[in-house]
Amino acid sequence: MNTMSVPSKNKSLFTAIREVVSHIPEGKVATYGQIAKKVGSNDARKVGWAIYNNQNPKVPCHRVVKKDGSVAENFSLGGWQEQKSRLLSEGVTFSTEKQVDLERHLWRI
DNA sequence: AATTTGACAGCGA
DNA sequence: GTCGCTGCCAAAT
Repeated sequence: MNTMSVPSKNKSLFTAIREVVSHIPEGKVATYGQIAKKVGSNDARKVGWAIYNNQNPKVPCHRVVKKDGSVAENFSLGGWQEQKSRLLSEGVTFSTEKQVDLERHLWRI
């Protein structure tokens, strides 16, 4: 009966998104759309937006990529290169210079 | 209270 | 394959 699939409406999307993102295992990545659905919103923008307006160090935002696996070009902490560097450190492989290999590292919710 | 913003996603030309 | 607009919707100012 625990409708855990649906986050508590008590929490703001901030909290919901932060939780979901922080639940991404190392070496895995999730797409904005995926997280968006997880939090109950079909708006992928708010996913990045939430982190963008918070920059929580506890949130592995570098594990969040676009649906194509491409990293966010407007990544705040130094650019997509910074994100890529972190992902590589976790064992994530890249299909292209800016795209993560979703076939191998897409996180399954 | 109203307006602006926003690290996307989807479709069309 | 690239470029551009639209849609969604909550938070920040």
